[in-house]
Amino acid sequence: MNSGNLDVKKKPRVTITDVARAAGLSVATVSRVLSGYEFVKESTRTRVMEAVEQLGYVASLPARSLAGGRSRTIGVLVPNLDVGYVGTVTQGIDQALSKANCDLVLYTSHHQATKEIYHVSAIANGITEGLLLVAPQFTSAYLDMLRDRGFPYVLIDQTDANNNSDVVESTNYQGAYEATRYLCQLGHTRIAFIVGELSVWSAVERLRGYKAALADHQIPLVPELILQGDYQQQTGYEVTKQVLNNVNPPPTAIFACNDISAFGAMDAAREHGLRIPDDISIIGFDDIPQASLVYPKLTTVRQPLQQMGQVAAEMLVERIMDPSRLPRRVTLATQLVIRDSCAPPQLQVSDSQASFPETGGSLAPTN
Amino acid sequence: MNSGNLDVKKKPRVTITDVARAAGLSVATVSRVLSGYEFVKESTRTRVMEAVEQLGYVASLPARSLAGGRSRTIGVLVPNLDVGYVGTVTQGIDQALSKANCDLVLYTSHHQATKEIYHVSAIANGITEGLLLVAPQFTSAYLDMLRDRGFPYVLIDQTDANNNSDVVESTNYQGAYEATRYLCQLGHTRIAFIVGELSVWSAVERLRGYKAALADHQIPLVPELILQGDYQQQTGYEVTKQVLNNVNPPPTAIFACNDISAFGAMDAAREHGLRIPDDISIIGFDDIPQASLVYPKLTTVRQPLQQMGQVAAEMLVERIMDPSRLPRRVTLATQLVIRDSCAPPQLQVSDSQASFPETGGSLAPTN
DNA sequence: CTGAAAGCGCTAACAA
DNA sequence: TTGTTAGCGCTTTCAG
Repeated sequence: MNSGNLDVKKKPRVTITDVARAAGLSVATVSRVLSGYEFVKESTRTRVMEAVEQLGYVASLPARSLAGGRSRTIGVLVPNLDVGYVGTVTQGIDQALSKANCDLVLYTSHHQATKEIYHVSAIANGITEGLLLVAPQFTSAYLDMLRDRGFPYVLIDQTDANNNSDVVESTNYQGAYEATRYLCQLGHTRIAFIVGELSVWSAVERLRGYKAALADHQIPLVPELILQGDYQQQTGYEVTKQVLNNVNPPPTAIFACNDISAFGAMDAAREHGLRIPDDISIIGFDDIPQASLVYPKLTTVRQPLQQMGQVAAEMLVERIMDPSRLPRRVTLATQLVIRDSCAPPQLQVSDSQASFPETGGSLAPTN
Repeated sequence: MNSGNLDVKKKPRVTITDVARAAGLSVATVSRVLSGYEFVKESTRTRVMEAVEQLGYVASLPARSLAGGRSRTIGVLVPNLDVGYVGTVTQGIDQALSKANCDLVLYTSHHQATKEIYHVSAIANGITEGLLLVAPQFTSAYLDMLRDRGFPYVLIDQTDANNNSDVVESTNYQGAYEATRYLCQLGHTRIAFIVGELSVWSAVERLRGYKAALADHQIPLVPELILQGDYQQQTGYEVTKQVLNNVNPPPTAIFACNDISAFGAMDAAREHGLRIPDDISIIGFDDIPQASLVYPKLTTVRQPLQQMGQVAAEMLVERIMDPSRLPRRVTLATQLVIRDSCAPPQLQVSDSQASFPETGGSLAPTN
């Protein structure tokens, strides 16, 4: 009623004092029942709840938080809001958090050091009870501060150099190794790798896995085939374009550090007139929802993204409850998901020093 | 230093009082320079900033908020965290908000009335200065409350029955009309429609557009071809399966209320042995990023999702700055995006009572 | 089991 | 231009 009201007068907020008055009790008692304190007479509890109900009282979070109560809100710092990796991890977080009856404040760093650092301290000084850091890049700037303050946090997809934080990660080295091995077993010898930002631990690990697999298959490491990406589709596109145009012989397979980069590589390959997987194989990492949607469906290394979010959120809640527990590191398994974007290479030879001579002319691609 | 510290002692927080003391000023003055108050001596300002810097002071949000200051945080209530529609809208919001130097608290209702209503009141009592409601379903339960409290909010993709709220939407009727017309023009006469939850205004509008286009093409409305969906892929799959199995003659085209449902329909059609678009045409609504990724690429009605988020966030910020401004309604244009999932229907006749005789007849598709 | 009262850290009058 | 002070709404000792 009176909904067409354009007045700017606000109704005054209902406070705990109002409830106390209505129930004929003190604010302290009301506060007790509201925070689930055990030793309150049942009849009192009822009286309070009725007043709350009747007045439509909802506690003020800032006030509660300032006074030292629980806010049931946790902060999540993500590099961006892309609809793949981050979205899926966040879904897992959301799920676990709502089970724990907590809300979620989302902050985006947009890959900028200043923003990331600023947000972390802002979060630690906000209503938030804890912090989930998703693939953060500049941890060294604030991890000590968080620990000194006793502020609970969990790292997702990133390590603490001091090994003194809760972290959730997946078997990055292993996953990258298997992906590369798969390509090798298919017969590829010129395998490009789009590497992620090396400030992210997982990127380093994946690079390591790639190198190890090549070594184990006696395939020499070619520096020109290591492409610097940044997890973005556009960059994946550009570096692929570049390698296809400038490196000879070109790679017959590309292993991208994440699916998004792989999509960029697919675009570039196609634009270069290459068929996937006939002319070039492409493999990704993450298995974001889009991976099985693209054409051809992307072969990739699955990271249990959602589960990572869930586990991290659970760990955080546990740490909030018991700040003295020792830091844990949970490593979840990756898994190679074979779909349609990889195939054995076409016969082809490099122009000079070809280590695999090829009867019938050096450079003619077998079409 | 001292990073291996496992003690639970927390360093005490640096407060505005510490800064005041360090700078040899009063807290009021410090507060003034921190909130950008104009009339402060330059030298004073400098002194404060140095102290802040030196002590690493960061304001406490709860305290500031409680005392009536700005929190620069706005709440966003979304139905879920799916990686399509919501993600894209949220990206737009995030972008506009970070321009306005605001943070974002995300709440998910998971389509549950209780959660939605609860969250709204929680948000209105939290650190948040305003609220963005993305496709909310149970507005009648709290819109009046928000207005009475003078709490700023903007509706995205939903209307206020009382026409007394800021809202951002797109031309749903028009978009649905064009999609349906496109199908009609292709020669389809049995066009199924997967309708969304009718508690969402846009769903009603789209249904209206669908009906109008059919009527304008003298195609009778067949109730069995109106399928009740809920924006989820699974449901889209199920209702499509159902209609394909049980309705005779089956539809030759399906218009889904959103892309996600369309994906479900594609799955079902394929499982039914139908080729897309040869045997059945499918069209979606939204144009989420995945739409151009699936195979075949989905023809759909584009909603400027990101822009909707942006505009809404901007409107909200404006309203926060000037609570007395009159409510506005911004309607952005949709656009039919033709890709690969639609084609003229195959020749086919219904087994009995076929209302459309075939030979040399009127409705034979132009192929 | 319940009440009184002291802050939590900050902003915003009101003085000076 | 700056300082003093009274709360904001809640939790939490400390007494009953």
